[in-house]
Amino acid sequence: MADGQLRLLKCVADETRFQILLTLKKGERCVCDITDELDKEQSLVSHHLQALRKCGLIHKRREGKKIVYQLDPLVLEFLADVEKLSNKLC
Amino acid sequence: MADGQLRLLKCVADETRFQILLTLKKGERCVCDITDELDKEQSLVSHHLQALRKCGLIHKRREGKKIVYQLDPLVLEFLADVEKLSNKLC
DNA sequence: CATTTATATGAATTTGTATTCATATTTTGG
DNA sequence: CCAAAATATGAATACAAATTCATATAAATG
Repeated sequence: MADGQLRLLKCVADETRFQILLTLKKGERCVCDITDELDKEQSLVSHHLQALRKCGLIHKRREGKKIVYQLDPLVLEFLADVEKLSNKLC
Repeated sequence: MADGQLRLLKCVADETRFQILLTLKKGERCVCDITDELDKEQSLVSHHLQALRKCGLIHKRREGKKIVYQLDPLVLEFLADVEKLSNKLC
């Protein structure tokens, strides 16, 4: 029951994955663009993209030889919720 | 900037700490009550309570020989947000 | 005031997960 | 078709954080 909630939180609460989400918040991106923006290894980004996708937080589609990832719209609200709480606390 | 947000997420995204929050959602509790409800070691619960407090998610006060913890009201909304997202996804 | 009860703390260990590295897969463009 | 570009995958390693254990602290009660 609260199990899915924890899985979700664990997925978001990683620095690299959180950064990916913030990047995708600005608009859809292919893997290499994300890799460049975050200055991380390609395989690392790829691993995290899979994790985010498994949780349903992002979606992918092929575009030519690239694969483009985009945020699930619901995540936008959630990121706003997190920001709001973070600002209000302390 | 997004640093506080990550700290917050990491704090919530632990099974034991998340369970503590869910317990406190039902009402304020002393350490031993939480320990009993979750069936965890006292020192473990104590460690996690400190972590939650450091993030401002819970507050404590002494009551006789016991110490009572309670949820910060802002956390209630946030837990609802998490539940909402979790339900909507997939 | 000593003892007991309740909680906190620190260090040691364990465990889970992120990162890296090497390589596989897939598609496109020549 | 072949080679190159883009992404994915699996296993090995490195790291961070959770748990445990032993003990300290603090307050209340007889």
